[in-house]
Amino acid sequence: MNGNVGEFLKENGIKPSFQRIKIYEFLMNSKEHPTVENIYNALYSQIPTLSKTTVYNTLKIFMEKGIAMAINIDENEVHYDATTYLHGHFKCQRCNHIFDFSISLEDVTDEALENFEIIEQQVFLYGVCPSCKNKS
Amino acid sequence: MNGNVGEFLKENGIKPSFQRIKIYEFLMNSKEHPTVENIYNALYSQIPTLSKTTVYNTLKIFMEKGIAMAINIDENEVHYDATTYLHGHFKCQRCNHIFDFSISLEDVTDEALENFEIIEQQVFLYGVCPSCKNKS
DNA sequence: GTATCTGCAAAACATTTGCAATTCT
DNA sequence: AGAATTGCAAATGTTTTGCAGATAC
Repeated sequence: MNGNVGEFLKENGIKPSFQRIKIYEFLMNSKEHPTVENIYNALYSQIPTLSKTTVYNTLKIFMEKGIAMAINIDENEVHYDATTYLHGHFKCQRCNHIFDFSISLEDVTDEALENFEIIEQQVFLYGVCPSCKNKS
Repeated sequence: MNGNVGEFLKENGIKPSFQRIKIYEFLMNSKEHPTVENIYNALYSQIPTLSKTTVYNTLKIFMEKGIAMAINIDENEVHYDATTYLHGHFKCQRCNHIFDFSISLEDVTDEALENFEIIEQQVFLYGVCPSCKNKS
């Protein structure tokens, strides 16, 4: 999906409006797991009429269609991610950066869960990242 | 810690007020991972003057002293747990029940994290529990 | 021309804060 | 009395909702 975001949205049943394309492009290219606030601030200069309501609405649609996911790693705000395949998130409690790491489904399931139908999984780790450890 | 909750709070550096004892007892005995609302509603009949502010304050102290933890599995409200050793949480998307399951630290860490200092970990699974699966 | 999409303003809701009253020792 | 605790009322901050205007097909 490196070419046309509009096409990608269509393929996923989403009408590719200007706002939706811009929001998806930003989310896709961001490695920062942006919040609604982050997305709004980043796009405001390009789209001066943008409202946060539209950002909220759009992210909701993306999630319903399975092309984005919410990351509830933060107490206050929800972060969003265009990468929907299984991976873990590490949040540094000093610099607040969120790092991705890989993980497999077998890692997080237990035999006690064999009769449970698992639809989604989230693995969050909290601590201090290497860069912040070196500073102390 | 089956005997005296007041003693347990003292051992953890918390002055055992009536409200604090009642809140900890409720949290400890609950397997439902209650929210602030749940705790408040459950104790209101016993402690008619109780305020939610006190519940918030008390849970904050419990977390600071390491005898309770927040579970951010829900989009809306924070759930609390008196069990602070590592375990995962499964949330049924139909009945909203939260189930515990066991997990080990090696399960959730990746070699890419070897230079990260891990202080806390949360593993959340979402899906359908066996009881709800049978009903469908 | 009708559906959908957008965005403002207000509402909703969980949580936090300021401060005065209460309690405990 | 003095220090900590409690709880009301108001503030805060994120997210949702209602609805009117704009846009797209």
